[in-house]
Amino acid sequence: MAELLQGWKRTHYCAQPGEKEIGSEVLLMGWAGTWRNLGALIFIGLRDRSGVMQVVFDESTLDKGTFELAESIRSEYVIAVKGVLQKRAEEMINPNMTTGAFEIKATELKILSKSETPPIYIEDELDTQEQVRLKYRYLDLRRPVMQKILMMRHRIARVARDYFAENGFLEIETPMLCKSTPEGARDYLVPSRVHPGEFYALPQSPQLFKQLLMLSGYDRYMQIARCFRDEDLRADRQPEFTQIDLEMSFVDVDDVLAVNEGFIARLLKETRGVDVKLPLRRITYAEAMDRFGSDKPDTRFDMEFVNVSDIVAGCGFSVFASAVENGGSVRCINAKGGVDKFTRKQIDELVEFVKIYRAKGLAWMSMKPDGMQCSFAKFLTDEQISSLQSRVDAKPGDIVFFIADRNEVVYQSLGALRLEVGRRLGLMDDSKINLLWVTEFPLLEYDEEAGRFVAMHHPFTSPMDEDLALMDTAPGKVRAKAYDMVLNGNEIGGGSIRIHSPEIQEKMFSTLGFSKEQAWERFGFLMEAFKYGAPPHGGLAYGLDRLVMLITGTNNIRDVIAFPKVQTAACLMTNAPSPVDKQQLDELGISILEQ
RNA sequence: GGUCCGGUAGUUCAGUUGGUUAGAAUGCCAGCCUGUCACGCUGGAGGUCAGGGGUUCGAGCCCCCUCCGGAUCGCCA
Repeated sequence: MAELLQGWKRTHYCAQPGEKEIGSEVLLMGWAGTWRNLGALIFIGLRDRSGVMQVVFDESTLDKGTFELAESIRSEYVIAVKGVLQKRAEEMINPNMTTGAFEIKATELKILSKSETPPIYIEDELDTQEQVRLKYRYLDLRRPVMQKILMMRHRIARVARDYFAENGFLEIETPMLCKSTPEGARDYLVPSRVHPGEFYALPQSPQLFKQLLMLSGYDRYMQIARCFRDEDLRADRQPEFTQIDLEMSFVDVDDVLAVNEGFIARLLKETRGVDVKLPLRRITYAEAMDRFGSDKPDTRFDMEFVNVSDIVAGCGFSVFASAVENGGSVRCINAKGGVDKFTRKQIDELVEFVKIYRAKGLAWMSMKPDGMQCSFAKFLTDEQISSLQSRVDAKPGDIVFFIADRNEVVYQSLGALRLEVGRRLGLMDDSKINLLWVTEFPLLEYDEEAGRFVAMHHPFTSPMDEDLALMDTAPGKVRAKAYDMVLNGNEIGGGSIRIHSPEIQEKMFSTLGFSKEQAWERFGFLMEAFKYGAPPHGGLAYGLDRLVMLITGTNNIRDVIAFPKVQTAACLMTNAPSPVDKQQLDELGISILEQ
């Protein structure tokens, strides 16, 4: 029978009592982890979110009823123990336990709740299938390692609230039931009962509302905001995720970056004890792509791209020559001293690896001590080979990988290869923290499928002042006042200065191919609002989940979210999503097609 | 939507060429044990081999389909 508290009050968390409580009575409550019954002596590892304290039940000093009750304790029973904290004798100290020098000599016991044998072990080193962990998530979350992650998540959110509040930001909530705006990711839709056949959308971000708050004069806003995107999942992507979202008025790019550099420095100091040197390095999007093939370069190691298009233009190797001829390029990376790390078999693996990213192949030049081996040497002249070698600084012991293709494919595949080679050569030092800004993103990119330009960031992003004139002549060349914060090759935040001029906003919509009517239908409320005095403004949003992953060294986003979804966007614990009653559907005016 | 990997006691796994009653560890249950901390000792229970179909004298194993989970490309303004 589960017992009631009947006035018992907890005096400490399990891991709290120490030197100062020795000899005094404490009352602990928690879960029985390990239990060891030696006959006339029972040891229980009593656990709560603070840690574990050993409790001893001694038959010789306890009444029969209490001892028998202690004998019945099993894993995950919830118990309350009254007892005296004592220091363990020297030879009984457990050095592997934070509280290993102490224990509670129990005097009274209540079993508050029993437990069936749990389907997973409550311990950090767990190799149970994730399916099982997620089905019994409430048990999985009892594991100390999970509790540490969620407590760190709390700390990060708290630093954000503290820092931005201290800097004059107001925390303001924005709606979850929003208007659907089909630009960008798919919306999660919510049917309206009052308006049959009409739908709300869950927000992909609080973007428009935070801009309107600027217009309303709230000047500096922040929110820890839940966002929703109905797209396919990944190891670092969930259908609902959390942003630390902020927006500021009367600012330009430098102002937003400065406030956020202060934030990230404070965050890393308070969570990891790392001193971040400010200001952060800045690199333009064009430079990032050219040097690393990525808009979120991992700059913990070099191995930068080298463009050799001019050397191989018109050479005898048709793969190289035609790539250059068709407006693409030939670029390479030099894996310094890596020649022994890549056998022929491993090179073949890398060839397959780059094909994932649509590269058609991978050429290589291996600077072996006993002479060069090169997959394309016979097609090139000696002069061409030696200019390649000097351009990439190929020294004995190096191995150089080349990709020739359309620039887009070269960037993507060689960029991925750079990371893979860096990983294999052990160049990604997880103890390093390497932060930078990537700036001057393109405003627009051409969508072949749609046959028009689409916004790279979102349609409210401001063009750079000096590129405004290009809006009419060369929209693809316009750079935006958009920026991303990158940590060790991960985009942890991104934002922009927004358009606050109705004229530029209209131009933006027309460049995106919206008629005036279409623009008004979708964003009329915003355009209307902008007639009434909009301050220049801009902001940024951090991916909180990704920040927690990086700060805790977790590589699976599900581990930093208390109740996450699996790859099919289902919840294995609650079985959401699920069918609903016909009556519910009828009220909403919805009928389901037979599959 | 594509590609790849996985699913066998509660859990983690093994399971030979397709061949008798599917094993191990751990957990669980019972008994013994006063200093355990991966407690120990003795005994015991525990299986829809993910589901369905097929081939075969015979399927955990071979074939087909489905379901579930993971990684990844596309997608994710």
